[in-house]
Amino acid sequence: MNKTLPLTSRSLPILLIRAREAVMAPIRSMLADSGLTEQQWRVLRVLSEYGPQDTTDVADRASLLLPSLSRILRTMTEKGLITRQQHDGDRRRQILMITPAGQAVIDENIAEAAAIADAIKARLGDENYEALLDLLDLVTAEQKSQTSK
Amino acid sequence: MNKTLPLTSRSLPILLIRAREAVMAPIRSMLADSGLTEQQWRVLRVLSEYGPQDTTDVADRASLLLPSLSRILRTMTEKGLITRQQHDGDRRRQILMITPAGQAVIDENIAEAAAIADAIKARLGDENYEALLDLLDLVTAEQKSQTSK
DNA sequence: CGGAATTGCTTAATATCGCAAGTGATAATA
DNA sequence: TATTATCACTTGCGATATTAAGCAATTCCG
Repeated sequence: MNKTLPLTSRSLPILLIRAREAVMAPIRSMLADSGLTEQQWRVLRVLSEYGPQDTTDVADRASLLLPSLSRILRTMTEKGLITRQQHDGDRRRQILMITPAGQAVIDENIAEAAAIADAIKARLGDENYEALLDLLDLVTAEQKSQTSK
Repeated sequence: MNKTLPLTSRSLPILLIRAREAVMAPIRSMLADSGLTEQQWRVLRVLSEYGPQDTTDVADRASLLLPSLSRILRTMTEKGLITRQQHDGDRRRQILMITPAGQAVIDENIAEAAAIADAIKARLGDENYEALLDLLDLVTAEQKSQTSK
């Protein structure tokens, strides 16, 4: 009954922040050379991986809130990284697609990005790495099923 | 030699974001009732857990960058949640400490916060939960040792 | 001792986050 | 078919993130 919080050193939210920070540091420094933010990079990757899709799909896949994404897309459109089209049947919706310039940015960074990912994987060990991904999925999935009414 | 990126659905940075988002949602809604942001909550917890300490220590322990923390502290001082004192020997430094009002905010929320943490732990299972914390530590530690030259 | 780093923190600038509200368009339904 | 939801964004706002400067206090060293 006497509730106590876990020490901050064993707090899941804090450890998630730290891990993310650690993982992103080299990626951010890579992207800085291309003038990209990590969010813009995520949008490019999602568009490249899943092809043309609407804003809501991109938001889900890149884990961005629609209001944030809305502004990010404006910037990326100005930079010529993506294009937007009205959806045929539904004028509320717009279809996003990556431009050749956008794909070029991915191509420029893909080798280094893959190397960074491999390095982390190597440091953790393949088993640990996969286990971590699965556990993170589990956290998200469980939480989702609770939230989704 | 032909480098490819992992699918975004198996990308560590993206899964970290999603997990964090899932874990924080209920915590944020709890804190909103007390008029706190999650960062302010982290600062309070660190001050409560480690006692009076300087700004840099708080930044490290709460995983906040100094520029961000600088503003957060100003707000928290205005709210009466913390106090600041000049360090005795080093006038560049200031010592932060939690006020009774700040501690009261922690006390008000501690039960619910612990319950939220327990719920996540229960959903994952104790073993998975501990394994996840350990793996996250590993990510951070390994990355640190790489960065710390 | 005294100028050159370094340290501890703040300010500035730009971008994103998270919530709430607004807008136009489409779907649902009485 | 005239509402009444919903949906797909977009805008506004307050707060934080990240990088780069700036400043004052300390420490290093020649």
